[in-house]
Amino acid sequence: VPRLRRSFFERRTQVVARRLLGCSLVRVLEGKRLVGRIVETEAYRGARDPASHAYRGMTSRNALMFGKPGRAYVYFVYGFHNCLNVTTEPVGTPGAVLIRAIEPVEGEAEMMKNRRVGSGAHLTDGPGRLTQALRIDRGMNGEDLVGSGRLFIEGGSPTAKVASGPRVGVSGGKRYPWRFYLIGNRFVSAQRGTRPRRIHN
DNA sequence: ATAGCGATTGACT
DNA sequence: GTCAATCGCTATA
Repeated sequence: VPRLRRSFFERRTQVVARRLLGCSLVRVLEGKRLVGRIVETEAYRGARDPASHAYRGMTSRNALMFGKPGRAYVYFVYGFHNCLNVTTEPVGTPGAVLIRAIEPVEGEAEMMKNRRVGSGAHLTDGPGRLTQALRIDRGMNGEDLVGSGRLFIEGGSPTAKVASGPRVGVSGGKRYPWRFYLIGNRFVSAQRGTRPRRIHN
């Protein structure tokens, strides 16, 4: 399966978020492939999106969101967790897609070692959990997924039913239905009160 | 220089 | 269901 190219990411952020569902996130660690199917994403945009890191313009942290599409934007939250984003939109237009959950496809045993949990949904059903399972941290901030040998994304399996709804854990921008997930997939992060606002395909 | 708080998680009642 | 953990970014002074 071919890797996603720059043009895939150089589009409207919501489109990229939707189209990433079903694609394979690949992490190469010590020669081994750890692979997860992307089952939940969220789109974050620019000056019009109060939930976005880019809402108040460029800063040292969010500068990658304004740059080339198809790079990893990894940030650290709550003093504990790393979150993996993929940058989107043409250069100069801020945007990124947060990968919120994956379904293990390859290297599940390695993921369990990295997380020190057994197999089961909690292995990779949240943004902080999947980065731990794949050993992704701020050291990979800026990694170019189009050319990297250790982190990239491959094209998708057929898309199941998709829902979208409000993003999780944000205080502003609640009215935007920019969270996308595969309906019924057990690796989608469970969140109280989140109901699908739209059903696609 | 420093207060405030976050795109979360895991432990515990 | 509630809550503490813990660090660095951002804003304000």
